[in-house]
Amino acid sequence: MKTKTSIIEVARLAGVSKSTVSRVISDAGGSVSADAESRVQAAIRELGYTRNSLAAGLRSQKTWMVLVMVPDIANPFWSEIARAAQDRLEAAGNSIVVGNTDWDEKREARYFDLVRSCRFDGLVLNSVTDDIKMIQDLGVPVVLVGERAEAQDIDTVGTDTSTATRLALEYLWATGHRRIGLATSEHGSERFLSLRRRAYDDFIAEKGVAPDPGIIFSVKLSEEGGRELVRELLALGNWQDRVDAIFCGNDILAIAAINALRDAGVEVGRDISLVGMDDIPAAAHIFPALTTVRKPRSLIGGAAAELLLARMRDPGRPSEKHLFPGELIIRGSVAERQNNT
Amino acid sequence: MKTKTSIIEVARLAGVSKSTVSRVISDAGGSVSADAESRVQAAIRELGYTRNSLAAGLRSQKTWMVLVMVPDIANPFWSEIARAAQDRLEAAGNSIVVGNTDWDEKREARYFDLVRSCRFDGLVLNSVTDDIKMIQDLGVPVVLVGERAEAQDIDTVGTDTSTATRLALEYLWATGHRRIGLATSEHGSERFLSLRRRAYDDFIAEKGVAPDPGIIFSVKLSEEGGRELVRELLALGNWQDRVDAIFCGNDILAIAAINALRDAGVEVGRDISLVGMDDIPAAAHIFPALTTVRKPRSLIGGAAAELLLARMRDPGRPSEKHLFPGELIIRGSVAERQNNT
DNA sequence: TTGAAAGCGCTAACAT
DNA sequence: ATGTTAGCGCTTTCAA
Repeated sequence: MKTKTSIIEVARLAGVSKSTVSRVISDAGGSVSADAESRVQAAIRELGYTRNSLAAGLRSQKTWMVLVMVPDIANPFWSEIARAAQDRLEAAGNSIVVGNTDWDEKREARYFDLVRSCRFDGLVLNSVTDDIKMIQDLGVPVVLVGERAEAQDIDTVGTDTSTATRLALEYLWATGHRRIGLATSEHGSERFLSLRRRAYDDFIAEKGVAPDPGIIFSVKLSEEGGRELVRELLALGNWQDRVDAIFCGNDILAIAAINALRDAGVEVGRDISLVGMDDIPAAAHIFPALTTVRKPRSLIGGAAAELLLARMRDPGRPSEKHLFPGELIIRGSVAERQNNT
Repeated sequence: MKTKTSIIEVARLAGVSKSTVSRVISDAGGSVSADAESRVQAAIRELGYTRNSLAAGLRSQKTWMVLVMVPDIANPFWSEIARAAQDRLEAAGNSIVVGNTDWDEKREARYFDLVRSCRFDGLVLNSVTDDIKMIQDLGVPVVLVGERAEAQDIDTVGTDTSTATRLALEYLWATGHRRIGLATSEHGSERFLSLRRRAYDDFIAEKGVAPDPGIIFSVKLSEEGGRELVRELLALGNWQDRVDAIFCGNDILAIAAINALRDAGVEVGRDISLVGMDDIPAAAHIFPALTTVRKPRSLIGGAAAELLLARMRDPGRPSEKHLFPGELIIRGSVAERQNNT
């Protein structure tokens, strides 16, 4: 493998020293005369020189790279957060790449190794693991996306899931539903579940409804989970007497459920009401269009970027938590029912 | 900034030389006695050492990192290709990160700079730019995803768009459609258009149908394009006499068109037939579900990875092109018509 | 099997 | 404003 040209050749051709070349190519802004600068630039062009960022990073301890780790790159929810963060972070001079963990701790661990090995200046992530200590020990500024109540000393940005859940539940209540079920996950992202579940339990208690464990479905927040939800629902037998609405933990789940229900001859928005969470693009396209609680993806991504930049500037600053409110998006998956309960 | 522990401290603690430590931590497999190895491992654990991959890469010219560049990370079509490539590439010991160009040449150029500056061992991309020469001059093995007829000397994997287009057209013909229109883009991705358009022209000629330029719509392959298609279609006035089906350049376009048509009171699958291309998840969720030509995303991503690995092994090997056939997925957006033409 | 020495290409600190 | 000198932390000869 032929080695590329280095600043030495550039320096020689321009008739200056390595340092001068370095001053020209680095943004640090060391003082260089206009004359020297132009000769260096000319030499760079002539030789087709490109700086070796490995060497630069090794010396300067700055890579100007930020890693955004998401659990599912194919889910628009995550990819749009990544994109929003990218905008802000690039504007600050960094290059952004995204790592896809696929909800897999092993894969996530690989990315952590990358971070530990000095390749990135910062990290924005929604982690699969619950080991906050390990994340803090990564040795670079980190911002968590999502709600991690237990992550006290680490910058976090996310949606106020409890309030968002409540928003959905209150809307179902207001439209006359009295037997409201819940579909959410206990596996993988325990932290989210507990918040949705807790909000649900509180709500049910507050309204004075007798809880029905049979209409609390624990399924994955995925298409497969949506199909399983429907399977379990229909297996209830007399389900129409027990459930008139279900709050689904996310849109992917809800959308898959809508489709599976249609296949089973159940019409969502009439026979049963469904509310999702996230407001991914497909929520607007499906029929019936999904009523859901929108999470402000751009705001979340942007805020995560902002927090990261602040921490990179001042590693000692106190940690912050930003929780954005969700927004109810009313579409066609919820029926209007009479109810005088 | 306190500097992390280096192999020097590890060597000292283990009572061996730097070289021995290096042999242990690098996979190169230099010979080390079992005794030395275990002492080094113990020292590594005790000190919490992690190797600085910048330094390693600088010296060895290997980063074990591969960049996958996609034009739109929020489009499941691309993210699934990236994911498939990731599986294969990680299995070969590389770490994968993805870069999102957002169809923006400037952003793409930034990623190219990253590549040129020695950060990656290889690159899988769907490029925005048409400058193949520049891509070849990047200095690392590259595999292109998508069809680039002009890219002679570069590994490419994609779908056989001509045949895929034909598949859609033949199906429309077989279901009795005789006034088949085309909606595809002339801007941005000229290379794709020409293939779809050429296949369309050939097909029309072959069937002996008089071409009607008024039903060839040039719109972007985006949601906006779908809405514009419908606008232009309805502006035709007597459109029902001129068009009974439209082949859309991709699913995003087709899905947006379905929605816009519904808003205009036109029922797809009855008043007009639509076929898409790609088979993104939303194609199955929309109502009516979209009949489309599926591109084998996993195969494409996997083959791209395979090609890249082969080229990294042997940079001198002749370049290959893999074109996968599309698969017709019949759903509900095409009407059955009587026709004896 | 191991160690010593020489860099990889760059930036930082200190000259001048 | 510029050059000189040391490294950054690792891998790679080359010897032993």
